[in-house]
Amino acid sequence: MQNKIRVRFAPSPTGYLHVGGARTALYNYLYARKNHGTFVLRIEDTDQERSTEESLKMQIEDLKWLGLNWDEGPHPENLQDNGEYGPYRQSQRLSIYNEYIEKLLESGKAFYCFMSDEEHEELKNTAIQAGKPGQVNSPYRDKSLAEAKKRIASGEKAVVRFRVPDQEVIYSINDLVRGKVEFPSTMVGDFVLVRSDGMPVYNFCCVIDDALMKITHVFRAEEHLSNTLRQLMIYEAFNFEIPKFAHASLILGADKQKLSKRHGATSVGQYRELGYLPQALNNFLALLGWSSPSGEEILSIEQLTSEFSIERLNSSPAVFDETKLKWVNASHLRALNHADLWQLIEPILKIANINVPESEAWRSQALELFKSYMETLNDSVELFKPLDIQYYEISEEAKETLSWETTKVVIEQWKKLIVQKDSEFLTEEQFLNLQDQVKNDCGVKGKQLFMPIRVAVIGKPHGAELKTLVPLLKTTDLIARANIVLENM
RNA sequence: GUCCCCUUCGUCUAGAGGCCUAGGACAUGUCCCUUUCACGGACAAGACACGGGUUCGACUCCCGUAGGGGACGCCA
Repeated sequence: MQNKIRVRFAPSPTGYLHVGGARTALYNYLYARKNHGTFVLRIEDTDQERSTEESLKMQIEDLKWLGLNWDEGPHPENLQDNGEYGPYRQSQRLSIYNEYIEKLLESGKAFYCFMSDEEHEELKNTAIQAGKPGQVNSPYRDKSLAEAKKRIASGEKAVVRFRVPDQEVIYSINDLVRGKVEFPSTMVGDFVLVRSDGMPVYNFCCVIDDALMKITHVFRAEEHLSNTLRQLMIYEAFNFEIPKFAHASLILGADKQKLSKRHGATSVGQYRELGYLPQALNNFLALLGWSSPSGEEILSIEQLTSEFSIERLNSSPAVFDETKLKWVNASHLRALNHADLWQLIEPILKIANINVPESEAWRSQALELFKSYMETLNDSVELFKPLDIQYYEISEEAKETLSWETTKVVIEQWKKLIVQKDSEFLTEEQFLNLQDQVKNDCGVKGKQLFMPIRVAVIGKPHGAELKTLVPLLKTTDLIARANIVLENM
């Protein structure tokens, strides 16, 4: 049997979870599930300055919300390590890294470097001015290890750098998305492995961890493509088996620049707050760089899982189009059953302080009516608001309707006929009859008839069908609303 | 500047040398449904960046050019 497929998502807890990160996590998740592999969550928190516990928690919450459950990594509830290859937080793997650094130092593949930032800068500039690539090799690359250790023992600060090959060597990978990609070793200079404070950097930790955690496939974004060279050098230095790489295209803003905060909402949390469904966000993100063989665009996570394949990953960058996201979201929203949909909407209405009847039948009827108007969960606020009498108001667009000659009689008659009813709610049939009666009594039909009634019901001349809408409102409410309109005429 | 990646309708994409008069989806427009609006349905408009090869034949392969993006950190 082949080695079991193991993939990982390795976010850095330096902020919220980005939609780009979410897509990377999704691809990893889908590939693992599709192939019955293991999905590992690893926390890359070697940048102690910027990493925060709060970001970690936020990102974990976002991943949970998206349903991208991991098999190994920090436990989703208590964040304790869960799995055989821990610790899963790089900040807790220092002793492991030190062991490997020591090997590199001993074998001369890495060295202590005492160069100052200024010296480094100067070497870089002279190289560029000479028309050479701006990569520099350290003047300390051939100094003796014993001597360096002596200097450090006496209190001097040093970084550890990797000693890149003296001659140009071509490193190459067979990227699962891009095919063969070659990197000349001269693309990089002697790069830092360990900071002067003793904490190793991303490129090093990433390789050690992927190797030790037996990662077989690395799905990540294209911005990491050029990091791959440094990583290949480290893999080679330890004779580690190299995983398969799949560099997905970047997600861009409308201006074709890499998606960033100035493009608006870019975090998973923001979309959640905007009223998007996790299944919709997953669906939309999957389609940014991947397509279903069936050509279908609205797909559940189960469909995504069964249809996912690397071959259908696209190598060119994709613009994040919020309009399409809305459509995907609306489609998923409409596919929800009323009980589930209500559960999602209820807290939103509560926060907006909108009160509606408790009855399940009432709710189901209201959702049936409003579902086709909703693109996001938050749209429910504007939809349900008019049903709560305390928010009833006459809109600007109702002005024209109210200016018609016949409007007043229509509304007066409408009110009069409701007053005669003694039931709490009107049935659809009762409403239809009542509307007919208004038509006959006033001799008014068409727009002149139902627009005034609609204004008397929801304050606007446009909106959902009256015969479904009216039975959702108490007759006492209907009368109160009619009174408000009449007072305002 | 150097290196790497990318280039099909406005946007997401299909396309593995003849199935391409380039297909679908979002958005747009028109019409139908509807006593309004939304949903739904129909139709329309809309793209192979450019130039050279290779080939009987190129959206597909190769080379250039242009444009875009990424990397060149003691960030990831």
